[in-house]
Amino acid sequence: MAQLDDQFQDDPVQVEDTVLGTLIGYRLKRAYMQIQPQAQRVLAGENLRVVSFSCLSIIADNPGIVQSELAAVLQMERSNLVVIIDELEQRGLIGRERVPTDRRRYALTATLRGRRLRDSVAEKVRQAEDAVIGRLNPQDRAHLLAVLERLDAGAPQTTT
Amino acid sequence: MAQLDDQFQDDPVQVEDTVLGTLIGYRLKRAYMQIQPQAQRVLAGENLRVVSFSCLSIIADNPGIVQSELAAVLQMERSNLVVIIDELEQRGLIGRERVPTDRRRYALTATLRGRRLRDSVAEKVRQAEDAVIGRLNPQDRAHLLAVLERLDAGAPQTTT
DNA sequence: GATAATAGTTATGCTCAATAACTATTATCT
DNA sequence: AGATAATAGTTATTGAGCATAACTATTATC
Repeated sequence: MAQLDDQFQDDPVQVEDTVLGTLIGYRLKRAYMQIQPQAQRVLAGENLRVVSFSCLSIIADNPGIVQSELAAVLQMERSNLVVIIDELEQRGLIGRERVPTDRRRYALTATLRGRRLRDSVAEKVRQAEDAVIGRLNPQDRAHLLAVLERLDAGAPQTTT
Repeated sequence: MAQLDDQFQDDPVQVEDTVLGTLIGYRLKRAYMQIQPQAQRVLAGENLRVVSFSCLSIIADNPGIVQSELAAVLQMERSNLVVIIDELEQRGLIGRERVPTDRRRYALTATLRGRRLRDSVAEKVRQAEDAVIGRLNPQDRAHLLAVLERLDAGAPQTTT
């Protein structure tokens, strides 16, 4: 973070790159490195991590989803979800109650506060992203989203 | 890794997503999550990490680059470079010698072995990536690279 | 009814990225 | 020129994130 701030006023070291920059994986990582700190900064202002916001957002869109499903959707480990869900619940952003038909599972639902926070934070994140992708015209932006979505199509997928 | 293998045969949990999937940052991360393990697997076969390969590749393209410049280009900390450079040198993939005019700096150059390894590994990585992005036609692929490059334009940039 | 599978949880270890502090060398300032 | 500051590389250390294994409670399967 301090590193980035410093480097913005550094000499932009010009180097050759005949290989690395032609690899999609590297380009994806680089683009993500530029945009992620922006989102993280906004979310930190609301005491949220990226992953917490992701959970809250999916729960808000899918009332009754259980932790295993959430973990599968976000491609993360169930075990690492526990503390995140705990905190979201303690902050009153989500509720969880046992599913009567299967008492192993907890149905997760976003509270009104949770849904409102999700919506307002999402808007702030969107604006923060725009600061980075501002140089993209609407067509390129839409095209980018569509192509990235297709790259993600092999995995457990969300519907739009 | 085992997680991903498992989930490919899992029920593809269908969920709503009205917000998260419309954020560029999330889409970038997801796309990267699909492609990165492929690259990592290929590189691991050559006892390389992603970051080691990145260093080797930039050094191969920029003989005489010094560690600070390399760190700036790859947007990483100088301190974290040290062990990577150490290992690349010990494996005979790069050489480093003091710059006569500034004895603080080490000029890095790829050896013939290093350049050959860089080239052959790059080709394997490219093929591994194709397994994921195969569903993209050449136009979409080129367009994606161009757009991602523009997102990265604010940072110390490589020339193509 | 016995055995296996699943959901959630806890504890733990590993890999990275970030920070601070240090040495050697060079640049800057008066 | 000499004092002071800045830079390059290094070392040690920390904390976050991710993965794995092992456990309990509950449900599914044979």
